[in-house]
Amino acid sequence: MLDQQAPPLDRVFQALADPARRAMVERLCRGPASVSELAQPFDMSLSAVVQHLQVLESSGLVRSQKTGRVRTCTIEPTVLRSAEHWIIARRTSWERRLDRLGNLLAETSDQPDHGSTP
Amino acid sequence: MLDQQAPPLDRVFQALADPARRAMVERLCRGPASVSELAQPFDMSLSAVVQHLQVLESSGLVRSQKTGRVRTCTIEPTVLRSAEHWIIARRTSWERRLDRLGNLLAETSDQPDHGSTP
DNA sequence: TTATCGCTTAAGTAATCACTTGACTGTTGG
DNA sequence: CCAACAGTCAAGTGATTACTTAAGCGATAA
Repeated sequence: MLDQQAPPLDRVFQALADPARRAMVERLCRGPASVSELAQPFDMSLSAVVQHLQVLESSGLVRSQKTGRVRTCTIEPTVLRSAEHWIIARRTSWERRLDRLGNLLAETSDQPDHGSTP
Repeated sequence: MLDQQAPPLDRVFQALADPARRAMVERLCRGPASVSELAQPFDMSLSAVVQHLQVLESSGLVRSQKTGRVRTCTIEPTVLRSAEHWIIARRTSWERRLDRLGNLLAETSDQPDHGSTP
């Protein structure tokens, strides 16, 4: 499967890269579900679904517990949030840069000669 | 490489699943860079870096143009934002559910009998 | 009790991934 | 001009991915 030692973000983004797994996450965001409930929308074997579920669990995005013969799955929103945070950090980094460029442009057009006056 | 026909989100999350590619995105959020500037922090062949760059480009996260012998790369923030939006949509879905549960709990403990009043 | 349900495990396969090396093509400073 | 530079292309390799089928196993409803 997926390297258990890999940094969390690797595993989270890898998990989200598959449409079936994203669909399962979407489903679980609306509430817990059993394995076969999760499998129901898909045109693949139960085994394949369970393997996707293992990827989701190993990324931490999903947790599950077995009661009787039924395994119930739930999302772990904090992990989804860690991915969100990484993206937001990139966006702010990029926006800061835009601001700097904007300021620089405004400065040089308002006062074409500013810092070097003796 | 990566399936060009795959839905954008697949390719975006797949691209972000690799630490080297995330590092390149981080670098590019602070400003444009040439291929060899991007390669400099890494202990891998230039060829490997270019291949990572191709994954990033095919996801739409990065654009590049060649001037003379230098290829200059920039991020495409809108694509990063599409990933952010997907995650935020999940979070709000999950939070709405929490709210419903909270309301239900408060309702049933405040007024054990509410909706059936004529 | 037993047949069915709800998974679980194992093994196999074709495709994709993340690299590598090496040979090559334009570009440009001296 | 021409050597070093910046990047490109092709092919090969071993690991991982996304499945499949098939067999098994512990609950549980009739």
